[in-house]
Amino acid sequence: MALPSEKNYLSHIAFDSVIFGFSGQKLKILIMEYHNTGLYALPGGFVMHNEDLDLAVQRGLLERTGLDNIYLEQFHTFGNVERYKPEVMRNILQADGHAIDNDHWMLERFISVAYYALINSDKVETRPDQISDSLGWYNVEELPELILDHNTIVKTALKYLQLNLSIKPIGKNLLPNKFTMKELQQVHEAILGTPLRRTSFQRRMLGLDILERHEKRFNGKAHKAPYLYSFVE
Amino acid sequence: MALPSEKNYLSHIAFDSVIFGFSGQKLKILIMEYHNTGLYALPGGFVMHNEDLDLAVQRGLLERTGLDNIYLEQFHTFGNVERYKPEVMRNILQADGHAIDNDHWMLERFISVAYYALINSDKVETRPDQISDSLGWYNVEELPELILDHNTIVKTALKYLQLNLSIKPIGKNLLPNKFTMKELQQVHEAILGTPLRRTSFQRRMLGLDILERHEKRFNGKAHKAPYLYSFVE
DNA sequence: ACAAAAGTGTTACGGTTACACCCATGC
DNA sequence: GCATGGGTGTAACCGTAACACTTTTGT
Repeated sequence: MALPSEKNYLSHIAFDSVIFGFSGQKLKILIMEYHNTGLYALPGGFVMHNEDLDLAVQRGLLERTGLDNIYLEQFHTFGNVERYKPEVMRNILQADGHAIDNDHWMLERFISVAYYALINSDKVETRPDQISDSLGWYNVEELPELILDHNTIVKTALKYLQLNLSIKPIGKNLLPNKFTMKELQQVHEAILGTPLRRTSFQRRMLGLDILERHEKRFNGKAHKAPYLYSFVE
Repeated sequence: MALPSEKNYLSHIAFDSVIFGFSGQKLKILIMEYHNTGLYALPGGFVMHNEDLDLAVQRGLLERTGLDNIYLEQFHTFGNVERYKPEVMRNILQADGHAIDNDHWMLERFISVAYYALINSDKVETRPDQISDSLGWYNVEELPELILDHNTIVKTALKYLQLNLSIKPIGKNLLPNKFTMKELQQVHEAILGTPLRRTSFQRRMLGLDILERHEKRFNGKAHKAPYLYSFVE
């Protein structure tokens, strides 16, 4: 398969996406594994000459998850020199069967703009790209070692996600349209990493006036059926 | 004077700095004017091949303000295609007497990482660089029209500054070492754009336990002399 | 003494917490 | 009816707001 060509992309600029999903009461991240290398990385990509940065990231997500119209937030740009390790990229490309020159553009230094995405992981069919062979969900607390500074990028993403939790309807993008208060609480707990008090949480959420109550959800359990809620537009 | 050479800098990557200062009870920003063009812009620059992004911005500030060890915060990276207007850069360079080829690297598309800086404007001696002739302080609310998306960058910087006001000791970097409570309040008011209640503000600040009280400041006015405060380390 | 601005004591208010209690559901 | 978990009423608590009052300074 052909490598991305320098003619199509801006040199020295990359993006990386920390794609958050929520399932089984855990916060998860999509991680890529490169062919025959045992190397793990965040899904990323490059920006085309005539493409908005934000749209490049959207395109990358579409290619990887099949999802369009995803909630995306840019949070930091990583530009330290020490993140420049051309031998890592060389290994990845060679393990995939590409012969590359020493002055190949993908071996140059990149500054990477990092975004986090929030998706409802039920809807996703992950698709590895040309140079990766697997793409899978990992618990945020149990990530493998990632290449370059990608573990730092994840930590930073989580920090910004926590910051934004109080000012943006984060749960909206990680949950199905209708959800119970308990599910919303579990999302918040997974993001913050601390337990929250059930009754206070419920009242705080309802007090925001951004939730709408629907029918109850009868789930066959021997207890009161919880209401379903959705975010109002 | 020689233009920056492509050999020294990463292509397609720039930075812009929104340099905030405080004087005369107003929040101000350092704005550059290019030679013979009437064009105003944020001070910015390029990243050298072997230079951390953060350090490149520090270097830029040192060159422009003579100040070292400045408080800097990266807040957003601007990468829309519409910000690519090669004719603007061409005008600037030509007005400065440079003949440039159509494929000159400074005429290519740039993605710009934006930082804001907080400085105590008393200490600054501004120094125009090679291609600008003036560098001056402008009130945040009375900015001239800036090139490209620089007015948007300023608005965004202000938004992030407001956000950070409640979680970081912003005043520390905009004021001299010792200052009165009123001065600190004026900084907050200038950033937020709203008046604050004197007594509540004072108690809120003191309650943070990050202020130390020193001797009074006798200023010859016919009223009680205010205490001076400083931020504790 | 007076005006002006700084500092403080007291009470009120609003949002969150803590805890109790009630309600609905399937066994 | 009982165990289990969801929903709500009430009082306590805490930080800030509001307002009045005192203190300090130079004229």
